Amino acid sequence: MSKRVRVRFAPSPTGGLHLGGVRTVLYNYLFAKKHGGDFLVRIEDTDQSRYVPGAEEYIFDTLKWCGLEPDESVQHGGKAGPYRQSERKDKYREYAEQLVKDGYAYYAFDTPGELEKMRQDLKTEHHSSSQYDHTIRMKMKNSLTLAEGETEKLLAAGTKHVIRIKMPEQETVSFTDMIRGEVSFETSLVDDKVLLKADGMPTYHLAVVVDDHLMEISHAFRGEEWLPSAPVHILLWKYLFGLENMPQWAHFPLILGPTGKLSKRDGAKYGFPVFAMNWTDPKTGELTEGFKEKGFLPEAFINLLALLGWNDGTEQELFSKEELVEKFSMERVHSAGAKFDYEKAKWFNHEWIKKSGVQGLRFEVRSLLTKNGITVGDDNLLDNVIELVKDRCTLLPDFIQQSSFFFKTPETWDTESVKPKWNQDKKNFFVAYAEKMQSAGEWNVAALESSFKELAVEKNIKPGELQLPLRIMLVGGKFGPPVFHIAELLGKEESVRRINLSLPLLGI
RNA sequence: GGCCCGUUCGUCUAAGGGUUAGGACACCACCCUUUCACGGUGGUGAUACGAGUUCGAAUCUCGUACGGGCUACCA
Repeated sequence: MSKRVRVRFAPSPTGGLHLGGVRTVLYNYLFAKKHGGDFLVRIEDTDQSRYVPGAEEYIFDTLKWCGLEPDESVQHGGKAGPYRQSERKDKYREYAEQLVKDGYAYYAFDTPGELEKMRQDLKTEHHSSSQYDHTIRMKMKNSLTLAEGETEKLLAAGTKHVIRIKMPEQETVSFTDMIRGEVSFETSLVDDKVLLKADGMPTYHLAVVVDDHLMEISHAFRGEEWLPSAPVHILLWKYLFGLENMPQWAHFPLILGPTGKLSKRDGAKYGFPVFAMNWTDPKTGELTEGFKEKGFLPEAFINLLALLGWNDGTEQELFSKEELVEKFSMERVHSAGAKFDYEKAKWFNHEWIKKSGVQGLRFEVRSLLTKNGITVGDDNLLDNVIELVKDRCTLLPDFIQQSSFFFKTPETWDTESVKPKWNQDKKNFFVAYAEKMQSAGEWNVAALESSFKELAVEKNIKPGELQLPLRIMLVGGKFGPPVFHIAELLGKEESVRRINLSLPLLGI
């Protein structure tokens, strides 16, 4: 069994991609790369009523931002296409009919109204299940119950119908999940799932099996929410292509919000993003914020996602994509769901900002500042500023407050922080210090600091009491890196100018 | 309700029969710093419960409780 590793991410384009989705992509990608295999993306758009314009493009934009590009997809091409199920529509019917022919499925002509009635009746009977299963299928209108020749007649007349799988009455279906080990189900408890819908499109159950076969998928990974329908897929593999050709399965643990499976609502309610990037619902115009726009680095995003349900067994927590590819293993993926913790997510981002070199941050910081009306100029100053302030930035937008004042003279000064302790002596000090700066030969942190302290001693004022006023004059507020570092980068002219500009505002 | 999956500090997790049950986030204290952070040191804090197997169980088995998922002509 040395089949080439081929895995797939199979989203349905119905909206933004959330944390769980991206993590599924990530684990697929890591597994494929680790084993030198292929990672494909297949668009599962068999439900036309749920089609959302822009959603497919959004998925690819997200993968690109994350650096998890597929080897084969609608956008990347490949030999196993088309990669959009709606374009593969004609492939599915023959498999469904083959199943009918072999006695593993049947035609069903029940109308939605009849199904509804069946469910109502069963409910009032206070039976446990309201499923279309072996206990009731002989009471419904299908090719199992119709008189000889009746089915053919209906079919020939073009009657709306679906094809349902005929679940065995007494069988135990089991398979080995790479994460959970052996999992088994009693077929008598599973309903006769629809395989082919009345509109001729396959349901997920048929499509996933047929396409995984046609695309030669070796390992099928998906979220835990699919576990209950696995027996249907196992049976389909057995009937159609043989169990020996079936991919190996792994069902990933769910990513949980404060209450249950993480949802878009959780994000809005608790104030953290759940989508990878901003998503605007084309129908309602509602915007859901993304990690990207919130100020996360893709490296951090991937890192935090990888650790939500997996670890390498050591105490290492910071991994680059390359390290993840090297160290990832399905055996170390957890079976229990993981609750998402936004505080920890921010910690990852902070670590990655600190870890990142200036060149990796330059573009983002520049565009952020520009967007906020700051003219940045050449890379030289920008690079120095980034190097100086990045340790105090958790999210990218933190760079705005931490560095705007390097490029733009403050418009307002927080004089209230200084005024209560302000006096004539201090004012004299700054007049003198500005003059001293003006004539300074050396312009660096050490020189600035020592001349500041010397002058303070000379004027008999504690240097500590003068630092906050200096900061306010240069920065405008109580923030930013150490003052002398600020003055150094600001340069002589600008530093002196800001002192002279703000000094009168303090009065006396 | 039925079926399936799961259960170690508040959160993410390590420890696959023998450890004072380790680390990280968050929190608290102290140090550094008379901006705010970063950083450093220390601290609070967990094996859901009950049986069993075993000389020995967080680790294996069973039961209970709790949590989650699924139960559509949606994926």
